[in-house]
Amino acid sequence: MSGQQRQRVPPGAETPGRVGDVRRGNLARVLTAIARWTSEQSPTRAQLATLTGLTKASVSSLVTELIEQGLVVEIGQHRDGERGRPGVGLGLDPSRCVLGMEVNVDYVSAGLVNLSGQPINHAVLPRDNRSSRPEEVTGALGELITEYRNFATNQGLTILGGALAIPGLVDSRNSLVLHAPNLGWDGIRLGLAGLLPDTLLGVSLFNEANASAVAYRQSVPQAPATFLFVSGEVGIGGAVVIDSELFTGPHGAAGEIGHVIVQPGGSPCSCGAHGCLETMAGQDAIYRASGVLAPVRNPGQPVTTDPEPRETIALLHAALVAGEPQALDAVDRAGYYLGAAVASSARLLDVHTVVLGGHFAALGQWIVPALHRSAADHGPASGWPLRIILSPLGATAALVGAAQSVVRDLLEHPPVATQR
Amino acid sequence: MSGQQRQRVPPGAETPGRVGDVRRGNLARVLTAIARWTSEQSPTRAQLATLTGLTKASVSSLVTELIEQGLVVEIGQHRDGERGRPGVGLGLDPSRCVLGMEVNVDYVSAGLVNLSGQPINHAVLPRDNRSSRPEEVTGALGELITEYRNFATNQGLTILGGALAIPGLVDSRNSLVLHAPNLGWDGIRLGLAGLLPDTLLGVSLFNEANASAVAYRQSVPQAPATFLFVSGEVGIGGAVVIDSELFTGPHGAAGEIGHVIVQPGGSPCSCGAHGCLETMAGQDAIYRASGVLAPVRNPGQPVTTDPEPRETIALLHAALVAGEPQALDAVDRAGYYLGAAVASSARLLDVHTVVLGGHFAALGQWIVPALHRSAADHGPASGWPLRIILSPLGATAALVGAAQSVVRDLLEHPPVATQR
DNA sequence: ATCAATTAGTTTATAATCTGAACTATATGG
DNA sequence: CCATATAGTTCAGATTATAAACTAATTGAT
Repeated sequence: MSGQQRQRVPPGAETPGRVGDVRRGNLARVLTAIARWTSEQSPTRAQLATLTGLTKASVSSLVTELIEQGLVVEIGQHRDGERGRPGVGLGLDPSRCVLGMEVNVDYVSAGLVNLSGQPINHAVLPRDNRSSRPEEVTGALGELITEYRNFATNQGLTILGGALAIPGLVDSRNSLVLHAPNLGWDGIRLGLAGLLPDTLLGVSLFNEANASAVAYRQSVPQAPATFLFVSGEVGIGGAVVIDSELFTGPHGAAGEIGHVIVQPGGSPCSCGAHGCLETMAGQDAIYRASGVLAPVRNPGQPVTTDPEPRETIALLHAALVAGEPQALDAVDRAGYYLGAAVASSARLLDVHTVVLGGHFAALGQWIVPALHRSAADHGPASGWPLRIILSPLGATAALVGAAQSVVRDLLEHPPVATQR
Repeated sequence: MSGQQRQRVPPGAETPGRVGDVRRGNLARVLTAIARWTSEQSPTRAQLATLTGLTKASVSSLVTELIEQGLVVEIGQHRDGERGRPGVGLGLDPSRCVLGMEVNVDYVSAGLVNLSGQPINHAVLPRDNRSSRPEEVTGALGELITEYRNFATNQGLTILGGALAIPGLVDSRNSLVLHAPNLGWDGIRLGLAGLLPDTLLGVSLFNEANASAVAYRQSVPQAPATFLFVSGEVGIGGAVVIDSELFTGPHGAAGEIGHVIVQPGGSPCSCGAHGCLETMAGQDAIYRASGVLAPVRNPGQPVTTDPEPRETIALLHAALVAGEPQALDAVDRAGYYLGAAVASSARLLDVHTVVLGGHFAALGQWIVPALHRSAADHGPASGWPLRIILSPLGATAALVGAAQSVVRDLLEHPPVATQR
């Protein structure tokens, strides 16, 4: 037998470059060019040709395929008052969307995001997930999903896939929650496949801080391309965006700024280390230092009942507005340590901008002065313009960002039709 | 006029995917497959076909081109005692090489590295570069280069390009030294192009810690693919390697672990910040704490003459061997703070292995216990197997690594012959 | 109204490059 | 000396981008 099939690929081998890969790459180029188009008028084939460097002929062929796949639609004629034949505007199909979801400590949320990354709608469902088993939570999600599927059907929308953000370490590939201390989930495989059956993309899992960072980058027009995102939730989450790309590290756990050491040999953190940022600037630390919660309980001490999470935030906020010195001091102190961790991280990662999200964004006006003071103390004397920005996005950031991640992945890796 | 040239590409546009790109990619695939081949026997075309997933026909064609380019050579026949026609072994052309160089505080060094990444020879020339102007140093380099060019001519070697490592921040693209405090160079364009005229690749510039990390990864067989490299030179340099790839950050300055804050509001660092790792574990800090150098001079105090750098190291080493408590304490303390910074960085970057180079490697047996203690104090309680390794490479690491970087870039982006 | 000028988009021949099958080359072992 | 086996080459076929020619649609001047 002298037949020569494609070789059986041994483990660790690479995928070869075939001629067809060029098309896949160019499909993605055209698609992302359409997605990133900023001007008012939607782009024409000719404009895409100049932008991508491909010829008009190639763009025509590629666009035809994208239209057949239902990713792109023609949007009427172009008229700029110029001479010549008017072009046909092209845009991402507005009827395709992705369902974003978030499970956090005290709520579950969901919403639809279209291929342009814009949220269509969303809802937040208060729910205490701290003591819930995963199946209960996915059950609650299931109800939300049914609502959104009905909405989609009514509006003529097609849901291509889903995305779930959770506050913890995840293994996206395998829908595995590695470690979510605030939900009490550890090494849990979520049954996500069943949540959105019969969709092209299935359901992907994301870390909450990463998803929020993506949402910031995609939703805020003046967002920088490179920044460190710090999210104050129950813990302190973080994410690193470099050139609009998430840096998730070799195992997907990069950006965990909450466990940067700000006091070697300091107080014990819930993670087991000592002197982590979280012990100085975490929600609990701020609450207790500000007198909103009782100080740390010792084993022997009688247990006092703490207020509900939502109320606690309101209490702290009220104290700050009232100018109570203990609260102001607590936040100032947290900001100073946060600044040290941020300075360390920013220099280590070579990043010049920090975006504060979650509760840190809410504490903005009180925490930012300390942050700036700290950044000045802990940054190089010259040539270090550390910018500190507050994220304007609220609690829906994570679900929107998770969905946007899925959309972006689809646009960068469009399904290839011509494949036997 | 209806002619249709390739469109003029507007700024910010992408390069399109042409059919020819596939070949470029596959040339690189075959080349790196040859380079990474580990077994005794050199690979044959057939083996490369199975490994890369390409067909024998494609591999034949690609190998022919690589041989024409002088990157690959045939190395006699294969005989494994098996049946069938014996294959022809393929290897990287052993007569091609790259000249690696390093300028450090108290020496200049150079050496040749072949396409397999193996050093052919090297030499270190003691020289105090602290007070030298760049032209003087490049002059001294020029003399070394002449020697190596003669050597290459005599041995029938072709020098394809050069690589220079320096202890400081560089802009590789533009041969620009942004900030090298220990050499006193700031914003200096080195005239590197003239150093190796008429070479295919010219001369590239690298950061010393990055280059040393590359050398570790390429030269030590059991080296992990992902690690944080910490280099104790006059300052504390660092580098991040993820999946065998340098992570240099958006501006090329990532990995600067020397300026991670280990004591918020601590003593001032030469960089202008307060509480940097360098102030606690830098060479100077260790020397002064161990009593080998006089304590920090205050402005009014009379200046005492400190010994030469080389002697100081010897003094410290002697004190440690003699078991002098002050020296042991100083190193232990430095190790503890180093451990805190390393723990922070490792968690932020999601890295599980740390490699110590430069003086830290030399202090190994005295500093590692404190490092382990500190890592235990500052890492999560479970599931965090931080490995600490000492680099066995000496002062030639940086020049070798710089050259290896250039070689690797050549192998991953081989020049395409069929281009009009 | 008509036509030149201009721009958008399509058609078609050509070139690059990988694949797959057939073929040649060279070894081992009975 | 021949069956078997493996290495490597040759060549037709499939994809896909390019370049040039062509068709389509619009503006503005005559």
